[in-house]
Amino acid sequence: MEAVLAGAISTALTRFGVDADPSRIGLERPARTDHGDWSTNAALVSAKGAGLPPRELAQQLAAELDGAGLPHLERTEVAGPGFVNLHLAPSWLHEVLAEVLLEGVDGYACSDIGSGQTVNLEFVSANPTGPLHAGGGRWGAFGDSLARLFRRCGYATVTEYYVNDRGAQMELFGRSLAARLAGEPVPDDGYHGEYVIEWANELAVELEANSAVGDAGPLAVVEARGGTAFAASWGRERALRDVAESLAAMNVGFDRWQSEASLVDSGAMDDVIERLRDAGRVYEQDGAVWLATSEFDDAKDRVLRRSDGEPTYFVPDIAYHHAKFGRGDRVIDVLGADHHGYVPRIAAAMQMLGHAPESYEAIVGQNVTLMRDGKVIELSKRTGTIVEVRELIDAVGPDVARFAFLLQSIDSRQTIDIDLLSAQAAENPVFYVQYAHARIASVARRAEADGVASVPPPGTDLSPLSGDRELALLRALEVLPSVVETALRERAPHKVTTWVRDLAAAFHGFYHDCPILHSQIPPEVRDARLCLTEGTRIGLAIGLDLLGVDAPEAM
RNA sequence: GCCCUCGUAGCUCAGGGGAUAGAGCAGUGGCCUCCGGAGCCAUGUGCGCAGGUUCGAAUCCUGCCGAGGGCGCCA
Repeated sequence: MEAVLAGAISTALTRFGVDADPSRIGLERPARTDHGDWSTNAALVSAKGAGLPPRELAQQLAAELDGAGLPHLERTEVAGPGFVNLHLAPSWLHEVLAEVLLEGVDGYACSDIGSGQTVNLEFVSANPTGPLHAGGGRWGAFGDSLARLFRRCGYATVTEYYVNDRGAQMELFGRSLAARLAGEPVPDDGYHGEYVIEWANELAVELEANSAVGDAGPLAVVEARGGTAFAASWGRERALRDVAESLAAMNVGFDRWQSEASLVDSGAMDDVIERLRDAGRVYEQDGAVWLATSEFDDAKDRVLRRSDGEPTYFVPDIAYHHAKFGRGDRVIDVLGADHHGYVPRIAAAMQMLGHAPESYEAIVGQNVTLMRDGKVIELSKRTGTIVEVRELIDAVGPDVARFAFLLQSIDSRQTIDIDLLSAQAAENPVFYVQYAHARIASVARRAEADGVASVPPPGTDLSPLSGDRELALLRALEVLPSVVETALRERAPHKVTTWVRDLAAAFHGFYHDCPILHSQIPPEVRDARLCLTEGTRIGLAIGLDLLGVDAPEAM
C-alpha cells in the first residue's frame, strides 16, 4: 500500500512539473487516526520549488490523488500547514490481515533487503577468566536479537564470540586459580573473586575423581601437567561453559567460538603484519614496531610490537577482524562504551588491509549499571566484586531478564537494580505480552472445544472487522514489516520490544470489548474475529522470537 | 584538556524534522450474567539551560550545565 501511494504521489508531482526531492518527501502513518491512514508532507517540502503556497499545492495534489483511482482510497484532505491526509477504507487493513494469515510466522514481516549479503556479528566476547557479568547479558541479548533481525531480512548471518585465551590476563587467571588450589594468596593484580575459590575446589574434586592424584594431592598433578598453563586452560573451559550456559538460558547462542590462541598458532599474526608492511603502513621507532593508523583518522599511531619484542594485543585483534571478512561481507562488532576508543584503530587497520571503510562497523552501547537494594555495585577485579548474569536469571527468570535488557535503547545507560527487578518481576511488561499470546491460545482451545475452527479458512470475509478496537489492532499488525526494517537499519532491537507491547495492548483492548465466541455473536463476525486473533498470534510470535523470548500457550 | 554517549512525567524509559509528546511502575476512582482480571477504562505532572537553522525542533547545529565512559610500548 505504501509503495502504491508513494508512486502515486511521485507521479502527481511529476505531472505538475515539480522538481521534488524524494529524500525529503515523507509518507507516514499519522499519530492521530483523524489525520487519516496515511499522510504526506510532499506539498510542504515541494512548495518552494513549485513556486506555490504549500496549501495550494496540497490542494492540487489532493485532487490529483482523488482522481487517480487508488485502491481503498475514500477521501483526501488538506490539513495543517499543507499536509495531504489520505483516508482509506478498512478494506486495506483487511488485505493486510489476509496477508499475515497467508504468510504466517515464517513469512510475514520478512524482507529480502539482505538477500545475497553476508554479515558477521561479534558480541559479548568477555574474557574467559570468570563467570559472565550481568552487564554482559545486555550485549548477549542485543547481539542475538540483532542477528535475528538480520536473518529475518535475508542476510546470511554468522555470530561469533572471540575468546581471548592467551596473553597476560590468561596467565594471571591461571596463577590465581593455582594459588587458590595451593591455599596461597592470589597475586595482587590477579583475580580475587569468590568464584576462583569455588572453581579451584571444583578442579581439585575433578582431579581426585580422575584417580591420578594419589598421595601427592591435586596441586602436584597440576604442577606435573604444566602448572599455571594447565590451570589456565582448565579455567578457560570452566569459564566458557559458564558463559555459554548462562547465555543459552536467555536463548543467546553463537555460530562460532573463535579462540585467539588457535588463531595465533595458525600464524595469523605474522601474516597480517606482513600484509601491513607490504601496504607500507608499518615503521620502527624507539625500538618498537608501529602501525600508522593516524593516516586513517585514528588519534595516534599504535604499537604492534613492543620494544621488548612482544606483540601487543592489537596484532591478534587485527588478524581476527581480518579473518572475519572471510565469513561476512560486513563485519560488525558490538562493544561496550569502555571500548569505544579502540574502534578507530581497528577501522584503520581494516582499511589498510583493503577492506572498504563501510564494511566494518562498530556498534557502541552504553554499559549497564548494576544496583542492589538501591545502591550501585562497583565492579572491581581487585576485590572480586561481580554480579553474574546467572544470578540475575535465577532471580527473575530468563524471559524477564532478556526483555529487561531489550527494553531500552543501547545508546542509553541502563540501570538494573536486581532487588527492584526481582520484587517487580511479576509486573514486568514481558508478562503483559506473553499473556496476550497465552490468551489467544486459550481462545483457540475454547473454539476447538466448541467445534469451531480456531483458524477460519483462507477467504473468510473480514469485512465485519470495523470497530475501533479491531481497526487499532489491524493497524498495529500492519506496521510490523516497517518496524522490523527500521529496527535493523538503526541497529535498534528495542523497537521490536516497543512494538510488541503496542500489539499486546491493542489485543487486550480488542479482547475486552469484542467477544469472539460468545453465543450471541453471529458466525461471520466470530470467524472474522478469529482471523484477527490468529493474525495477532502470528505477530506476537514473530516479535517474541526476534526478542528471543518464549511465546507461551498458557501461563 | 580532547573525544564518544546520554539528559523527556514522582521513578524506569519510548518517541530522534511534522499536527494536541507516549508507555510501564507508583497514586486515585471505576469495570467480572458466557472466550483467562497477569486484563480493560478514567484521572495529574514533563522535553536540563541559552542561542541558531527550518514553513515546522523533544528531534538537526553551536555554546553552557549535569551524568557515564574513553584518551598506555595495559588488555
